[in-house]
Amino acid sequence: MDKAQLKKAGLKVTLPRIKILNILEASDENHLSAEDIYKSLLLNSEQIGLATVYRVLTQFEAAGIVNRHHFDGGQSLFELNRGGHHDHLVCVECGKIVEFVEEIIEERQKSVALEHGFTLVHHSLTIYGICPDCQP
Amino acid sequence: MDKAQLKKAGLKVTLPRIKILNILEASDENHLSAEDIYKSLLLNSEQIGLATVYRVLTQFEAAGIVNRHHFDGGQSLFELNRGGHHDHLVCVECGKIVEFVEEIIEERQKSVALEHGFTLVHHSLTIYGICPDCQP
DNA sequence: ATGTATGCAAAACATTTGCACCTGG
DNA sequence: CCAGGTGCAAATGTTTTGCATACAT
Repeated sequence: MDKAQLKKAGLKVTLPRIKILNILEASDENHLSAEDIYKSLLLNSEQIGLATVYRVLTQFEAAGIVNRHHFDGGQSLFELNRGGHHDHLVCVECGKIVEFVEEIIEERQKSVALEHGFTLVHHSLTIYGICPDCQP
Repeated sequence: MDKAQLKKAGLKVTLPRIKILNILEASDENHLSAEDIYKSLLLNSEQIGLATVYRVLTQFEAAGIVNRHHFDGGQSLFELNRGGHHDHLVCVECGKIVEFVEEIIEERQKSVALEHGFTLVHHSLTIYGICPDCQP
């Protein structure tokens, strides 16, 4: 249940937060921009400002409820954190996003950080390509 | 010689382009923002607008002369393309950037793209961590 | 000469913030 | 009740664009 998730993060259970969480959960596309979410709220006739969407998403990010990605092209995309870490394959033609997990790459990244004396915080791997549907 | 590089890209050899190329080559920091370059030009008392810096960098990117990176935090960083592909390790404390090459990771990325039927275009791997100097 | 480039100012975006009002616990 | 949350509008930071002028070939 969503409300517990919010409380655990020390956030009051407010209508905007619940609505936004619902949209993230219900969307068939896992990666949404703040604008996408805002439009979605408008469609549902919700009276929520874009600024609030950004504020809520930023708080959700800090609470580990969502992850923020900066793929090529201006805006950030937000994805519900469903637990398992994964990286992304993005189609440069149609924008489709495919998630993948590659244990070997994860391992090697840890080694690289270690070799350079870095304490690993997080990482971002995005492969850009042309998906099967956009192939000539 | 720089001029040949510009001509080869179909770009006229103009003063702003040469100056910007010089700054990229001369800087001891390989990764500069448009603003960094602009400030650098001002220090050298060059009369070049920020808009021109952006236009030139965008053209350089299209010509393969520089690479553009979107690390965490607003602006883009530009790096002279010296040939060898590499990925980046970024310190979240001080912003230091270390380049690295990891053949195994490169290989696995190709496999991942292939397995999903994607034609690989390019990729971006950034590891964020805390560098030795910023370690507590 | 002539098509490109440039400078400047203004526009366009994505995101953040100030502030008065509202609301959840 | 009251700290925290929200809406709106205005501010911000970065990058792009329109347009008249200047320059490379």
